[in-house]
Amino acid sequence: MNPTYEPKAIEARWYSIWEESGSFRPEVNPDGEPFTIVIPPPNVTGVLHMGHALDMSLQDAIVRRKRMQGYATLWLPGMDHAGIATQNVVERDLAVEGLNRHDLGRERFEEKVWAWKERSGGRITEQIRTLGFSTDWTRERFTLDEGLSRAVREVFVTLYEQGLIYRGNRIINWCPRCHTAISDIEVEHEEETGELVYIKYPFVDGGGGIVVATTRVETMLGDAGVAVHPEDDRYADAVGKRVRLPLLDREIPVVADDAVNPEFGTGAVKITPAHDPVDFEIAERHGLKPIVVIDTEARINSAGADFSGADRYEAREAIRDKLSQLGYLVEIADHSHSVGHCSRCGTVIEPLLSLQWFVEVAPLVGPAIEAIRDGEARFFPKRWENSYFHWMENLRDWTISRQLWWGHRIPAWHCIDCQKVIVAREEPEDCPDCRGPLKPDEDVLDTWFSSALWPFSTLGWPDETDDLRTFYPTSVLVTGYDIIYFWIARMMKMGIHFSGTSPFQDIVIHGLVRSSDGQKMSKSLGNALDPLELVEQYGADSLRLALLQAAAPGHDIPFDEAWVDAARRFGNKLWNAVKYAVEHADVSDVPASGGYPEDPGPEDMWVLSRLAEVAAEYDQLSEEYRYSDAVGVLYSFTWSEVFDWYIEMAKTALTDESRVVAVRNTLGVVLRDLLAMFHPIIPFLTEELWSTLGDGSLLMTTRWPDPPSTVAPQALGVLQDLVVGVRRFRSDHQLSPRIEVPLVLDVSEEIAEQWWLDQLSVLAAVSIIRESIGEDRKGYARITAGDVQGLIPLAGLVDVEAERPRIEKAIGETTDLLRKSRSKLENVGFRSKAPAEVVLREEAKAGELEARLSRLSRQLSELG
RNA sequence: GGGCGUUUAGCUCAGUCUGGCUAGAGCGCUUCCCUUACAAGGAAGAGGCCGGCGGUUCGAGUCCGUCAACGCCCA
Repeated sequence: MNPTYEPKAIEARWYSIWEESGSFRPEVNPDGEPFTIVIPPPNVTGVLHMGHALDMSLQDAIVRRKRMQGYATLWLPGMDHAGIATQNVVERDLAVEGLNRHDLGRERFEEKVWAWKERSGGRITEQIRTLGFSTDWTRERFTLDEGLSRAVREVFVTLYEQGLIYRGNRIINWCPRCHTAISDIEVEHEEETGELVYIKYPFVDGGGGIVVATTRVETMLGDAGVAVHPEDDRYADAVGKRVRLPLLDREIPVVADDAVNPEFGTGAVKITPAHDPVDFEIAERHGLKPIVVIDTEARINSAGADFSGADRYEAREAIRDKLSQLGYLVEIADHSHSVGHCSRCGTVIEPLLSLQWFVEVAPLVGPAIEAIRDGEARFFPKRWENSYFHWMENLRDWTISRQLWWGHRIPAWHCIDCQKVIVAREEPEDCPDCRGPLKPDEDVLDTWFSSALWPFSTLGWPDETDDLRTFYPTSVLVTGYDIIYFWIARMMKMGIHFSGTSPFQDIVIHGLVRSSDGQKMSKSLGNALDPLELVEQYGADSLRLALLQAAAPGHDIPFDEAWVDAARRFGNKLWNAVKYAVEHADVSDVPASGGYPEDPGPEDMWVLSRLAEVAAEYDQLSEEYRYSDAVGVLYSFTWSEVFDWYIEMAKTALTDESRVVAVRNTLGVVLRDLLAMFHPIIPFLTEELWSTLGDGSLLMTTRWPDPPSTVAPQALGVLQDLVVGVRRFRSDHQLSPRIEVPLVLDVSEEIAEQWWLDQLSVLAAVSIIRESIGEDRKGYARITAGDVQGLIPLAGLVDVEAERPRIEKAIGETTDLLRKSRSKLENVGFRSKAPAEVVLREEAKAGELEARLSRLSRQLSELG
């Protein structure tokens, strides 16, 4: 074996071996209970980033463990078509040739996008392989696949038939750069400093006017009225009057409406129904007609008279100047307010009155909330359900149509003659009413519409396929909290509506991977770590281990590259431990399961007892998806107990002919179980090591460890305490570990078996002199562990006085602890109310501390 | 304005749900050691008023209230 761990050499070979062996498919465990995870589909334009790496490391940890436990495990991979993002990419390419999509026409443009998808889309799937993720590629899906598209049509038509999808003229969020409507959650709000402009609208009948305040002066061109709060005394007289809109000379009414906030500005607001959702609602209540004045390019349209053709921001300046000139401008104040931006491109959103398709969500919400309340689906950590509920309870209808060419075409046709709208699964020939010719709806659906169906559309729905029957509902969904609304909420609604059950049982929420200073990683800030570069440098296993160690459930991770380096060092440690076992301890052909020693020695019993405890704890934590804790437990057991103690003890035990067999046996099964338990986290390294240690089986598909519980000999704890005591003494007095120190030992025959004495002398580097120790030995340092006393003669080794501060410090510490413990025990309430077990433990502790204290003070006097 | 979260060692974080051994980890730091698996290592160590205040309790890092600072989401 190589003297050091070289991740690159290892990681290159295993993935294809696993995949070709069929181990990623659920059929590898034909009799197993099904266990399913569908991947949150990455974007076809995307490349793997740290967020994916974390998300999928968690999923692989879950899935690989379940697979080893014998479940028929399906982890279904795939991608979504990312309507806006993909269209943007291809349009950018076209722009290089001086073309736009309209030059090509819809059909040729779609062909272009497909060609792009085949050529450069889906790079991420190769990257998923690089990270070692065990997805079943034979079941890979894409949201625009024929089957998934059929599911989309089926859902759309059904919801339409149920009256839950409708087409309507409503205020939507328009992105003037992407040229499409987007839904509310695709708008990101940012606090921005702007201005609040006060404008006077004169009364038509003379006698003054009313002053309104606005952050968007340019929208005044579309004003249809002025509103005040009905209980606002200041404006009681004004309600019912009419004002003259400056610049356009339009007469508009003053109305009273509860939605007006009297605290804002002057308490009177202008109403622009076509460009503000609240204004739209107010206008509907008062019969004010919306006037669209800003077009899809965010320019003032012909209704804007002199300003038509101007960009909305140019118009803002121009209109303000004009109002000022004409004396309508009262005041301009600084004002901080929230401005919506397109989450795709950052352009400021234009609220626009527009004819779009919507899902009425209210009827879908109830069951989706109930499923969580009833525990049919559970959030991990639980607190995320609060966000889910809050979101669900405050939902507005979902705008699902997009003015794009890449996506699922809305299955609707419009009659050219009678304007009838026909929604159907298959294209109708002509209008059922008037037999007139039809034209298809121009719009496509929001990509998230198809993503919402992902847990069942990927398994074959609406057909009753074997996969659907077997693997739906899915077991676990793993994703970041940033996607709860986009995905989980919508999948819950659609899943329950169409299948009657929650699409998954456990919802595992993780945080975002941030840069080490806690900032969001982004290309533009230049602080994004590239997972593939980290893999190149440290290995995929190191990255995976580092991510999982850091991933406290539901919390963001300020990621530090140093963690990956630390993880690689662990890999090296593991590598060398196995190397020792194979090359120096002659361990080989370890069976894939079972094979625990029948006649273990005391050290073996100790490590096996700990192995069983750790395995149980690891399983428990894994079941709760607390991978950070789980990995931590396993990691420290491996390094601090197996490597630091057991292997060191094994070296001595192996020199005893009578014990060689049991020690080799133990070393083999312990390492095997460690490799197995680590395999879901660091699959490449563990598989590689197993190939040198084991019986030729694939670790990936061996059984999950279930070590028998064993009782550790008490003498072992005593041994460890003594060894640490001697080492500490040595370190305190700067004695070289090479100098063998004499140790006078008073120990019972029960403990002082030969193996124990051998271990002690080697591990502590002492020469043992056994004799009973009296009360007043002068010139010794005393080391105790349990009932065992050890004395190290100071003469010739260290200055007697140098030992004094050491003891005094220990006396100080012990006195403190004893005082605390005694005050507890003297408390009547504690004795009467605390559980008996806790009181007993406290008594034992106090007793032990008393004994220690008297030993220490004796030691002090023993110094002479 | 509403909701959620965070505040624990020099740094980054566990531990809080379910109150009870002397509050842990990684990195960093100090001292010693190239001991034949591993210097990508070993041994030992220093370092904490668990954000402030108040309460509940025999007992609070943990539960409750409140204040402060920071962050996120929603309006």
